[in-house]
Amino acid sequence: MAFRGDRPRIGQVAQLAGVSATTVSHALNGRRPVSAETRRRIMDAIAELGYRPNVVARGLRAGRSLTIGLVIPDITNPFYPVLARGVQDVLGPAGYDEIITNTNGVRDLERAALDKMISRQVDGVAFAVFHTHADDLQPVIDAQIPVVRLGGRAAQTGVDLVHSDDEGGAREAVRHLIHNGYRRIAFICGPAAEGPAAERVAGYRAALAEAGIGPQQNMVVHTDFSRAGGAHGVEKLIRQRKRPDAVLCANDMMAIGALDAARERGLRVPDDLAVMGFDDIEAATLVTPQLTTIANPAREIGMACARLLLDRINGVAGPPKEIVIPTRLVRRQSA
Amino acid sequence: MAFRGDRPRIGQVAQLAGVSATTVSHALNGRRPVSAETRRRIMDAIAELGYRPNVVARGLRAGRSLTIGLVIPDITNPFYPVLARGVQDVLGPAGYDEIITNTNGVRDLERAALDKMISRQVDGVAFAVFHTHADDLQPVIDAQIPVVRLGGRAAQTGVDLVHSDDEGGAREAVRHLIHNGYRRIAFICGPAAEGPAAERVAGYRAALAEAGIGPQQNMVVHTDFSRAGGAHGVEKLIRQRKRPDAVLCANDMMAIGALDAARERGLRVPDDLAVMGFDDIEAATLVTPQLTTIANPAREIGMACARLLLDRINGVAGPPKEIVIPTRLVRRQSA
DNA sequence: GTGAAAGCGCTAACAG
DNA sequence: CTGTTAGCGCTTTCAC
Repeated sequence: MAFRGDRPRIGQVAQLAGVSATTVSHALNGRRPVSAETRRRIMDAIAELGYRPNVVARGLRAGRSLTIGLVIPDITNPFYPVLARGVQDVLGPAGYDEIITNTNGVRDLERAALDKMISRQVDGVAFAVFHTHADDLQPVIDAQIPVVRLGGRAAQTGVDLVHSDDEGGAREAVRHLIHNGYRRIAFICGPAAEGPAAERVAGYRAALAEAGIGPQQNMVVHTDFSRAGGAHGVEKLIRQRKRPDAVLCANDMMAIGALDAARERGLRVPDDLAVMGFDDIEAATLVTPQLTTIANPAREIGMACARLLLDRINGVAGPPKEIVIPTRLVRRQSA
Repeated sequence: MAFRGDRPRIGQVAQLAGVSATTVSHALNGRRPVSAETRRRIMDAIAELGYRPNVVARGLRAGRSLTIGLVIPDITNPFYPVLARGVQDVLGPAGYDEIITNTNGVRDLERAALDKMISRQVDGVAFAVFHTHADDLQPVIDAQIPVVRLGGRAAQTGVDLVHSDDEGGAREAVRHLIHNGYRRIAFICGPAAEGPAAERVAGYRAALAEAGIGPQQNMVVHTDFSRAGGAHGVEKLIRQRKRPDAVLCANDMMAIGALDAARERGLRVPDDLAVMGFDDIEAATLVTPQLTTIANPAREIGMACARLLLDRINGVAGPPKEIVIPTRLVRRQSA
């Protein structure tokens, strides 16, 4: 069978340069000295033929594919492109490419994605899911492929973990509100406090406690992790006898919804109601008033993850690590 | 050398099932009939061993990698994740994965990305760049790898092209403004009318002409393709003696900047100044007033591209195609 | 500093 | 319907 494009192979380069394929290989990979003169002839031959090493063949032989798998819920969620960029900007220069798979947060798809990564013989996997199914990672671990989990609590499986300081960030948010004189501070959460949201609630509670503000009635409402959810949360809160004077939302989209509801109800932000978000997605600067929020450094998370993966791939051992990326308060107009 | 994880190979499956590796291969790929009984034994063996075919080996042998390359400026630009999703949603079920490379619009990186795709023996390439360098694609074409260009004008190289109807969209936008009574309609463009922007300007001019509105003085301003650029464009326009009553911007971020400037200057939108964008990024619904814009269907573009690629890979020949994806007017509040 | 030969895991002739 | 054999393009012993 005629193979695609009939590209030059290493043997042709060797022939043209008057050396063996072995020497060409070593000239290219630097695993063994090659004389300057030989190297020059090889490079000339490569240029003349337009030779490009076949990464697939190399991968098969070497047991490495120079590929890492990134398993995420949805690249369309603005957090992940930034994270992916961070990963790539570290891994790219090291010669790795990424295969990105979207799971929509569906467990079966997550499992299938991991299976695929094993089949593809990836050299590492970055796995970002809310619902942590530790055992779903087992096949990857068995295949001895380094895995880094993104987000979530410390893993039981002993895999590396990179996540932002959700609890600390929420604490800082609430401190900021308290500092600005707000006292009845609500938290608008998703249906359940799952994933990062759980830690954000924890930070919220901790900050209230440390300020001597006891838990207040009905100040944590559960809705959806969406714009409509945020709006709905505010609706719910202001129907109560004791209204909040500030709301912290589990993410920015919810906070934007909160802003919608406030405007709808004629509430001035931040005078009648302060609103804070979490994540600092680009949209936070698009709304009016601009959103005060906690930056969730997606890019740094991606980069830290990539570095960890590189270390593992290169056999820099050590016990499983947990890397916590600090968040950062971003003051704008809404609180 | 001990290979990673010592995963079961096809031979082990064959042995356990009491058949040859060939038969296992065929049972898996369905290229040749396998008796029901044999197939059952093979499947049992696969399940027992947890066997997963090695895609890299398969790729080397078959000359296909089941991978396609997506070369884009920046996954962080909100247009591309949606496009990538569209590509994946078509290609994924067909067994393909994507490698995404960001070029930042830098020509050397574009070339390097294409080289890499050839090295990786991808089965197809989707190439999205503003600055069309037809000859940069030549190595890929020589390697007989199907390429689909995304965006830009009809290619001279004879490669497939998928793009949205930028000219028609702009025409529709201007018609909408005219229909709503606006007559002094400006266009805020980037530094040069490059890429899609060129066609958007053309559509703008065409619509004015067809409405019998001759070209007006200083109604096309050049700034940056950014939020600040849009704001700057409005500033420039309203300093003129004859102000526009509407502006069409080359993209949504610019339109959002235009909204900023209007607010700053106390101009009511759309009463004093109508504002329209282009692309319908998510942010368009985030601003106040919400942006009336032209939806640039990234997802459809990605899906059409993927289908075209599949056709080419499967040898469904035919001459190079140009697929134009229609845009759609999205009426909201700003015009 | 260089080569010959073996083989990564799989699929596709060819042969029955 | 099934098996044997060769080989995809490369890297890596082992030998010189």
